[in-house]
Amino acid sequence: MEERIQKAVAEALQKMGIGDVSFVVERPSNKAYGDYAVFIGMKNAEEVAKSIQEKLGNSVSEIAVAGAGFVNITLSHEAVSFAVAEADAKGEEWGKGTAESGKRVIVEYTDANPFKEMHIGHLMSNIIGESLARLIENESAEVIRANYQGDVGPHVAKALWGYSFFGKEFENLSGGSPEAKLEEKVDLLGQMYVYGNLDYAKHKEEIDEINVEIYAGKMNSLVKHVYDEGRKWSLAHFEKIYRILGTHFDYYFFESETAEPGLRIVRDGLEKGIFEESEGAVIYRGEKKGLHTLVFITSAGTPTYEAKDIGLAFLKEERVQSDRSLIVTAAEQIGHFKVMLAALGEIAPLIAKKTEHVSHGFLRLTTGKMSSREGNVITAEGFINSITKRTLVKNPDPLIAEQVALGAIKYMILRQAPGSDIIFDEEKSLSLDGDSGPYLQYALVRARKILTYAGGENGTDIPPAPYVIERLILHFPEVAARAARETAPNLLVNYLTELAGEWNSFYATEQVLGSSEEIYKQRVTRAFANTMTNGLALLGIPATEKM
RNA sequence: GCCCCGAUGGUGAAAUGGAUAUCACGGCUGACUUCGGAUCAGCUAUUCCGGGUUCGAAUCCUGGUCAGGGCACCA
Repeated sequence: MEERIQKAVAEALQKMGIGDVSFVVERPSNKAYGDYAVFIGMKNAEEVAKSIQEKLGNSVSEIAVAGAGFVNITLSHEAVSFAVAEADAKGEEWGKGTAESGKRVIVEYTDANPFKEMHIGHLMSNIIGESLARLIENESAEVIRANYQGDVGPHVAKALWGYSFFGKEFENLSGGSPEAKLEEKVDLLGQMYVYGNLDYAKHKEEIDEINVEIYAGKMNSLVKHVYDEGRKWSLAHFEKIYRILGTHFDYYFFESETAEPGLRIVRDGLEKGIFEESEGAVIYRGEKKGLHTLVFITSAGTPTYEAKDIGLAFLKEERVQSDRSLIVTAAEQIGHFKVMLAALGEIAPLIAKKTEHVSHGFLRLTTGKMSSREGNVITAEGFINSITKRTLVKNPDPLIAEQVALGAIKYMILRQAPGSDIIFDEEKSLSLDGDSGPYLQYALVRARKILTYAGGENGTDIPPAPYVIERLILHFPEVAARAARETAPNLLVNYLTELAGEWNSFYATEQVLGSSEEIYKQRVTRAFANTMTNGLALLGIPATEKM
């Protein structure tokens, strides 16, 4: 529909000889203004309105010029019903777009580090990244999900050092079946890390030496055994959390494999004059691009995060030929990405050009900053569990309680623009009614319940005017497309909240079953259920059967 | 110090240079407990400050204030 209006307006302007005037077809700020509005300016509004009227014929019931030059369009009952029937008939296909058709898009997100806990920061990256992946997929792109994990570095060396104290416990757990004691295993790794951290001041040299050995891949057999085993435990535990979250990955990249190409490419760039040597380190002078200087290779010859990211970009290119590459990380890395992409732009302009950094804010706690050393880290798993405990009050079934908890968490994170921080109050925690995930899930449960009873052939009347909910349903494909285009799942969240609210109003005032308009209302109910089901799927929020 | 980002009712957020700034939470009133009350209806209160551009600014420019982040060998 939006497209048809777009075309009609463009044609009208063309005819008037002012085809280069830009305009936007939008959903008006106030429902009273109609279903669509175009701002065209006072001078031309009348003529454009007439032209749209002619073009769209009986699809519109009312077209009016208002305000400072708006053309307000109200769709006819037939046009609304046509869209609702489409929403009903298309089922899972309702809302699919073609904006990214034929493109291959790689989305990197989550990026948790083995040997450390996955915390709520990773949870944010995962939830936002997964939703973006789904939104872009919905626009007919082929989406490749990638996860980049830090399996080398000081944090690993410290955890391995902890073996000197926890060796016995480690070996006891090492023997059993891989799944059985997963929690105990990662818990032990956490303790080993804390121990290594405490011991670092005293045994700095030994621990640093382990770090270098890990980088070089020259660990002695005992260290290698602990490393391999611990890495396996961590990754298995991550997989378990991914299953709970409803996410998965097509490719895993590790820092242990990006270090070598990163070093090679940066050294190569050094010869070409892209990088410089300074105090024994290899640096990139960001100042030439209005940025700041960063070290890519340390004076000890190890690659920094930046060099590894360069290596990663090439590694991605080698495995997946993409048209577009998104990287979802916390906002604190914005500066690093700008410099890295500037450097990459000189080495491989095409790769840099298609790469886009999507940053998200922090989940900030009212109680202060999270720090793994201070032990007040909220782990992803612990967070999900604590919310699940609350949803268990109303849902004795633990599976449903978990789905509702995930709905609440994902909603909280996705409802705001990806860039901004979320302030999380541990006391008040998160809302389970009103503006919340469960509110959406509950609205859908109620609609589906009606449909399980439905079957009556009576009630063939048609209401005099379409219901408000119908006028909302028809906008779904446009909202999904815009959320994908602007990498902004919050736009879809807002829409679905409005939709659920409108459904609940409809539910409160209109009886579906046994009414004289039963058939008509059942179709509205199915159209709503499809819209909500598909919308929740794009957010990665589970649609609960009961609650 | 330099760079980046932000500031919208008591709280959390929307708003593509356009209409009377939208939604939810909270608080206060009320409804109904019929197809499931994690519901519905109503009331409540808002664009950080100063200057500018524009027919028109929450939005753009500029100068402040405040908050967050980054700024060479961590990731």
